Amino acid sequence: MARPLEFDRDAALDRAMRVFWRQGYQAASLPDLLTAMAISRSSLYAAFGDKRGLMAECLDLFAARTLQILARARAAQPPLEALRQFFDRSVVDPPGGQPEWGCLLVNTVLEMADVDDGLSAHAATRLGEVQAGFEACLRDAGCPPAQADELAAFLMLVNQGLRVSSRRAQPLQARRDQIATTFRVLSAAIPTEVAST
Amino acid sequence: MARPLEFDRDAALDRAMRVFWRQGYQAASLPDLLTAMAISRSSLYAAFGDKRGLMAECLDLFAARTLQILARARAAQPPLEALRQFFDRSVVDPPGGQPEWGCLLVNTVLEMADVDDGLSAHAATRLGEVQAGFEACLRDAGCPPAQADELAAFLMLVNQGLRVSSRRAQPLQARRDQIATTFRVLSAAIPTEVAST
DNA sequence: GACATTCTGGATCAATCAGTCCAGAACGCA
DNA sequence: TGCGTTCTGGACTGATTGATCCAGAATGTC
Repeated sequence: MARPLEFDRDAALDRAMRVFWRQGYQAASLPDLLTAMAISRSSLYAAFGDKRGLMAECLDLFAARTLQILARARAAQPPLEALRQFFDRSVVDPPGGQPEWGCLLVNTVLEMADVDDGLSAHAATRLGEVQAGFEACLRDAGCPPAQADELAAFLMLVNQGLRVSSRRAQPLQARRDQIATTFRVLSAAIPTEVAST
Repeated sequence: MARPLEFDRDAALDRAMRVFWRQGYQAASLPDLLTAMAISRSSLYAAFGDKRGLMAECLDLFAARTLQILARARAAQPPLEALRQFFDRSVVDPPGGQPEWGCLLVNTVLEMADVDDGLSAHAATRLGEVQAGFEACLRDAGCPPAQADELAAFLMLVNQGLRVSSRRAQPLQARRDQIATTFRVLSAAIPTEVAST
């Protein structure tokens, strides 16, 4: 019961996430973050602890949004088509960011491995949750559990690869083609009665 | 005609490469590098220019070794089997490094994008050369040019994804399974008379 | 309207960064 | 053996890093 926060915490977190997303954890300096968040040093430390704590919240926010994309796609169409749409949406037109920024989780896993294993593992865990989402989707499509597990791992492999491609200077069409190839190849590997659902 | 270099330049470069490979460019401090290379600050700047120049040479060294693995595999067995062996060798048992370190080129593309675009592009270019190696291999296997191009891009996609998986805490067997899945799925997409060569 | 509480901006901190510089040691040649 | 050249170790620099601290402003409650 005193002076309330002068800024919107969610909005500030969202802007911080975009800085980490684009530049990575180490290259995002505190002045960079403060400028983007439009708050002062004291406010950041009071609201988020420190730079590392801020990053952890950004990872969670990014993961939540990614899972949301998948959930919405699943609610609107058959499972396999939902997966294809998820790749199109998140890789070609990521909400609130640029395709060239790749995936914050993938970027962080790589950048922080052997530098800050806690942060790297945090990102890897969230990536695992997305993979679990793939798996649930494949089970809905009628895949037996063992195959759903295997193909979900394969889809995550492709997802990771696409996010790397995104950060190379490759033209957008090249990534579109890679997605098309993936699902063509994937369809050939799934029993027809499943693939057609 | 005076005092010669007191250290082995190639050996020092090799040790520097391993530091960058494990920790990334930004997290590798000059003291880290100097300790690993067992030389002094002055020697490093005299021999390699600066940290950035040293990194550039390390990228070239890593790319050369990667291409060498592929070339040796191609010389010893049929093209498709060579590709499979390349993945086994470079992902499961990389020469001079640890599997958990991933791929220096992939790591650098992601870490330096939007931080030092020159270095990121340098790594991306070398990655493109590896992809060209895949493509030549597929043509040798009898793929028509258009398909060789498409599948080489797909193999690079998988390669990139595997290198991300390598830096997650995933067990070795998971990566082995992903390679197996990839080639099983790939075989199904290639005309049988080609796949059987 | 006054008080207690909490947030804010900016100065400041020690630590670390990459890079420079110089004196002295070590070598090849004569 | 002595000279000229080049390399080496370590001190040093200015800049930047993430983080702390404090005085002052702003707010809700009584």
